[in-house]
Amino acid sequence: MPPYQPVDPAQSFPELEQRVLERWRERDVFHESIRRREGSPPFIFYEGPPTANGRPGIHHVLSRIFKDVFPRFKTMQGHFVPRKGGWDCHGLPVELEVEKELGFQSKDDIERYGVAEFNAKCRESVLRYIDEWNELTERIAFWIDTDDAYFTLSNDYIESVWWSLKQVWDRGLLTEGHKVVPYCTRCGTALSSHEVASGYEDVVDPSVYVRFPLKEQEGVSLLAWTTMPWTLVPHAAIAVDPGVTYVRARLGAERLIVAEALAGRVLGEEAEIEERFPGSDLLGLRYEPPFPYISDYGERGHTVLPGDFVSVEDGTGVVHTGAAFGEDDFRLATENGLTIQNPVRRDGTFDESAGPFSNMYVRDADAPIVEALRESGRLFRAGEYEHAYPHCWRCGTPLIYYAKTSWYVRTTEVKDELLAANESVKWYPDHIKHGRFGKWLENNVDWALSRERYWGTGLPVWRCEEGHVTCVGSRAEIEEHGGVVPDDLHRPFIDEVVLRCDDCGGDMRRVPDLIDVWWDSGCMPFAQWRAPFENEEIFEERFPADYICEGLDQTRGWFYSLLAISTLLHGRSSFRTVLCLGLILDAEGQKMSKSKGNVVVPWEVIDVHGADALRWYYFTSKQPWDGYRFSLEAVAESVRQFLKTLWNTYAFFVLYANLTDAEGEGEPTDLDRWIRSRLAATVERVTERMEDYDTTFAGRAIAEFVDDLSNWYVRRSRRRFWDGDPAAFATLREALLTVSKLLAPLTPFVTDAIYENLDGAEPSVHLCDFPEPGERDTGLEWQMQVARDAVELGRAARAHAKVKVRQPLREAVVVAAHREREAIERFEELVRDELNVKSLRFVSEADELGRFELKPNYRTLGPRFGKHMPQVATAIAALDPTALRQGREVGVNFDGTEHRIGPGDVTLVLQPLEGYQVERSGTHAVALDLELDDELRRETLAREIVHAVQAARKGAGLRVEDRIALALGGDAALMEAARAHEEYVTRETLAVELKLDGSEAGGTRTEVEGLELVVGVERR
RNA sequence: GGGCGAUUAGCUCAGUCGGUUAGAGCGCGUCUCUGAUAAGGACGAGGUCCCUGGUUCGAGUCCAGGAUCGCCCA
Repeated sequence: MPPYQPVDPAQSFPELEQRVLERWRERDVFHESIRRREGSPPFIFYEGPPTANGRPGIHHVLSRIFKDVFPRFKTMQGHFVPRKGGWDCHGLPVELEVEKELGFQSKDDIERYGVAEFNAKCRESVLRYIDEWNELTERIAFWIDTDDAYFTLSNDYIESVWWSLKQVWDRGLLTEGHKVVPYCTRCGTALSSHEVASGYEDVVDPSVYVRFPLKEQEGVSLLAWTTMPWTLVPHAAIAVDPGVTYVRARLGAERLIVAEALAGRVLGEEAEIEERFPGSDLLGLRYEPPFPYISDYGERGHTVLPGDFVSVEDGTGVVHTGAAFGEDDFRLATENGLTIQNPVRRDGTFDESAGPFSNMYVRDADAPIVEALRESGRLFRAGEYEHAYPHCWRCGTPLIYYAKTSWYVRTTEVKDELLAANESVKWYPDHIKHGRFGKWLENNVDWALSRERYWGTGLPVWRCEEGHVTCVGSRAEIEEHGGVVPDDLHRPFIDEVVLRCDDCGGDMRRVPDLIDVWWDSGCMPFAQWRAPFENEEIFEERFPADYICEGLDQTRGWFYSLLAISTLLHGRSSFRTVLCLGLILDAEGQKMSKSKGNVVVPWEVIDVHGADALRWYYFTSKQPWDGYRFSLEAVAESVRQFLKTLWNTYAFFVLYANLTDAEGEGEPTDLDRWIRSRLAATVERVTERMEDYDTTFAGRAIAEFVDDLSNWYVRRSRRRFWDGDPAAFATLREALLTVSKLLAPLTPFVTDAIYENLDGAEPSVHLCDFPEPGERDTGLEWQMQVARDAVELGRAARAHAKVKVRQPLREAVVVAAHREREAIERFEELVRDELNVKSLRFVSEADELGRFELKPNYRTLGPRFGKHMPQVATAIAALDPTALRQGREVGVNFDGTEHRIGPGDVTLVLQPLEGYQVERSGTHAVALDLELDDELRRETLAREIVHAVQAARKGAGLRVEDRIALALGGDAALMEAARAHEEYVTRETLAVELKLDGSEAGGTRTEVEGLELVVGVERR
């Protein structure tokens, strides 16, 4: 047995991890782990690029370790798992940071500052925290190639993105359209539906009911409802549902028209219904608009029109529409030939056509508008309305729905392909596939691609004065069209590129739009390699990904952009398996936010408990998609419960291995065979769980094994380790080494430290193969379980009898049937020792302890007898158990028929007789003989003495292997017991000398069983 | 308003194909064991399995409706 590095049982894990990191760096373990698998079957992981312009948080640690664990596992299983890193560099978040820094309020500020200068700032800002990201990435052992990372801002990346857009263009799916889009007035740009998705907030808006007096009917008004009073300025038309019943109701002096279903709620009890009629009767009616400032909507403007979007769930069933604001409004206007009027400027202010509200920001105009309506008598009621409303996901400005020209990718054309591609994807959790994600795909809308911003990939579309348009798919194509390729493909340089029109020979200039950053990130499967311009074969090899993993919020973000783009370009999904991670809340279940001050900084957790502890907590505390309630205490618990147990078992092994010169494999005992079988079972289970992307139950299986190893195998084998039994050492070493490999993907630090010391044949455990399961002996596993059950019963019996375990007892009476008896007999010595009894007596007929009762096994009988079960149960209870205990079938009679009942159809339950100290569980039972004699009493005292001496040794700070001179004094009964068991006392305490002279000199005074004891211990 | 998910002990979570005494860890109380372990073990207190119906011989589990929470979408 080689000498091992001594192990500190109180080792600090953060400190240990630093040492392991150092070794990984020195030995270049990460890259070596990839190099060694070159040529092996690949397992492809795609890194969803984070943005490094903010500091990494605890939720980033979650996704990064889940990105890490399965590639590690697959590498150990023999796969080639390249891991290219990446950074998302473009987009609004970056611009916003810079704007904040420079104190900008609007796009005008940027234009004045200069686009080139502004973008230079963005370029600097985007990687501001990249060092901290890289540091944290290394510290949590996320193995990803940061040296070879892709950057979405690079010209090469942009060029691949252009290529993708050209592909879409060539299919006629990249088009310009006039549509209503969600629009942020502060950022001055439209947002895509998936951006809108991430910006809903609960807000209180005004809720106003407005009269629209009919022109032809004096004193009668339509009553409409809106939560956006400002849209009443550009009011275009009223919509009603022709099929719904409306009413004209008298309320005081006036008459109001609303949907019948809503009349009560809106008008109250006093209203008196005068007439009922279908909505179609209202069509074509003319009325007075709320404001006169904008009136030219064409012939059907300010009339009642049919709308299929009219709801009678809320409002009045009479819907006010403004042609340019809202998707339904726009469609209604287009279908009815209304002139579209849009008096709102790009910055969200009314233009001069809005009368007194001109130049006001629309939302600021709400209050004066309501006031004006009140004065003109149009206001019926004003209140507040709380609802979820979309806001800009980055700057928080409420969005408005706004008709404008925008570039689209017509994803709706390939909807069926998207759905088909989704079918090939394995989702964790499963319900996302046809739930959240599948439903989202079914309701697919065209991808609003253009952004009127500065820092991003420019839309590669050029247009000449004649209106001819072309899309460019590469730098080379710019030259082909007579352009000069700038050094930097960003604005403003790309805007300066002038192309020659193929059709008319005129100058073509780029449309000013950028594209949605989500398109950038969705291009990473090829753009990270600059495919197809180069590395096309690498792309082919590494497409699609076997595994990707991000937060649940990426369902409509990266998961969608990846799927949509690869479906458009390659007709299939770019990922086979996707793992979604849940939200992290604080310990109180509150969302973490800077304003609440409950944000957990990853470093604080790692510095205290270590990265392994944090990883273990995330991997095993629950299914990761359910979300976490994060607390430091929970992480600390991971350390105490699992890592400490493992570490102590390992420290125990090293301590004793270094004290022995035992060599070889030795002769294994049943206990050795048992733990090896348990180990094999654990390897099987962990492999199966990890292949199903389930760290939770893989980890829990390992934890159970480590518990068995520590609290049963080692505890039961202590004597053998002290005696230097080679089989015990070989078995424990094997178990620890196998565990270190099984566990390596989950907690890479502690496992490598254990591996390095116990084996070290490879430079790291992470270069080893994942363990293959050894031979199982399920019979033995079952037998041990029976023996352990018997021990548990015996201990419970002791507890109930209030006889402590140090008190030896003469006999335990064990009730056990054939197989159970064999099991317990096989481990008889173990059971006797655990229960501290001299002998076991088996009782096959339990008559002296109690009697057996039969309970029906519903699991087998239920399907057979169905609704006759109650009768069957009664019949079985009345049976004589004897035949069934002997394994024979018996018949029961009911319904006039005889039914055969086998031993498997019943459970035997022992009912103990009164007056015995019996503990039972099903067919097992253990009873204790509580009678004591002098010999047993003396033995108890001897054990008490040993116990006291061990405490004294510990108190004196002696090492395990130190020999002592022992002096005992005190009560005569104790001395007599020590004399009677002298050999036992000296052996157990490693005493080379023993004095029993009753001397009081220099010893520690203590008391056992109410008797005085003096213990003197001296190292020899 | 719609979709998806969740709801089990004070807390964090298991609970297989529906099977009759619903479990674990932490925490709490009592006791105990111990020369690896700030650990382990036993016993105990602690449960309206969110609610209401339904299906079934039998429901924490399946179905319907509702409540609450979260996420997503209008």
